[in-house]
Amino acid sequence: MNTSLLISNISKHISLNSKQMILIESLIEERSVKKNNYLIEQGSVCKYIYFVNSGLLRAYCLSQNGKESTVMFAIQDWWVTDMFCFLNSKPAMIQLKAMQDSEVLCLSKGGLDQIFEEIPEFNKFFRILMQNAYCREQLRMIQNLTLPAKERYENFLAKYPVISEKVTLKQIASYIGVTPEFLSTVRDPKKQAKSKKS
Amino acid sequence: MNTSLLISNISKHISLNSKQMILIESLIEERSVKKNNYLIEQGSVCKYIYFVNSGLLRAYCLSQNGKESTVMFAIQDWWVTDMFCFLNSKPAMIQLKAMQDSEVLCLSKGGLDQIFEEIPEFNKFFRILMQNAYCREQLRMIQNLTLPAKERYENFLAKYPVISEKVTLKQIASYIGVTPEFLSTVRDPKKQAKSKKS
DNA sequence: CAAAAATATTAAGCTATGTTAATATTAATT
DNA sequence: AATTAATATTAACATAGCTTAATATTTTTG
Repeated sequence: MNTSLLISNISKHISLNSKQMILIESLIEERSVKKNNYLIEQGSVCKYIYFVNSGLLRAYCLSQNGKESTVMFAIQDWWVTDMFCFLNSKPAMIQLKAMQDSEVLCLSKGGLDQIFEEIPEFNKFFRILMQNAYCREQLRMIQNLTLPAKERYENFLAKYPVISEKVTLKQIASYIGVTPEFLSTVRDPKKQAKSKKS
Repeated sequence: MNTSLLISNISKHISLNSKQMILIESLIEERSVKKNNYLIEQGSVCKYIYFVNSGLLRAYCLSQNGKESTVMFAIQDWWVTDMFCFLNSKPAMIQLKAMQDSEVLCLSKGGLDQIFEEIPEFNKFFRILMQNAYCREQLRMIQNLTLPAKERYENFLAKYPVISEKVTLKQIASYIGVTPEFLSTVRDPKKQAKSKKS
């Protein structure tokens, strides 16, 4: 099991001794997801939080009319789940789908609780993770309330350059909250130097 | 200094001994804000996180064109600040204004850091605070992306009944991201049984 | 490599929401 | 209580963004 990236991710904020690393590793499962397969499906209980070792995931909400709204993307070194439903063991509100073949590490709610109990400093790590997530989401909210679509798009490109070159325009549109047709008309054609490599 | 509400707020998630309580109290300042006065002003460094003992605060972002976007309201028992700027000691992106005469407890960044050091369990408390804030903001984001203004308004009334009866329609409009004129035309007139008491 | 599928572009017409401005109502101030 | 200021309502007109659909382009698949 490849936990080196995970350990270094955690070690950015707290220091772990080898016993603690071993505990964490014992509670984690490795999983591969093929492109277009799901890690979380709307309606089924959200049991895991995922750490991305490689690949690309997209979390999105599916409305009754079939419209998709992207909640977040996740690439290497990111944590992702339907946080509310994971923490409360509820049916997921989102789909989490692999956009490319991906490798993830899975941690269950019970596993996380056990880590909190046995490694109290992990609360600090998770606090920082949640602080960052909250601040990110709040900034996004402000921008959605104050900026027109074109600027939201440009901000997205500037903030997530790596993700931008891996996802489709349609998916960016659904993240910033407009239709792909509309985004296509407003974005500056000069900036379309996109040649996708997968 | 009235810290009873604060202590019970913290004690919902972690248990504090009296030494710890005294430490926290030593790092906190009490402050009264008169209606229409500011606790945070856009551009000046955001030094404190506030816990509301009484009253009503509103955090909002002011655009260059003078448009206001409400980031959050805060009533008794809530924590509020410009989280990103507070955590990073940056100039605030928001204004935090008292909508009624209010009593708050102020905790500086240095004070918070000291609490984290001396009461490691406080990381757990703050983790939970951040988890809740993140989940709330994410749900708001999803609703903004998927629901029309009228439903966003009704969800606001349902989710924040106490706040709803204390703030103006204009302020709710700026929270859900529409103009007050438009909200006025779309909301169901039956539901306007609002008789404000301050 | 060709065919099929997905994505992106373009355009016409439509709708939700914004703007401005005038009036009515409610709350704050003297 | 009267005056002033803020908020809410209403309406006419303007616009950002949506819908549908047709076409072009790129990517995926057999």
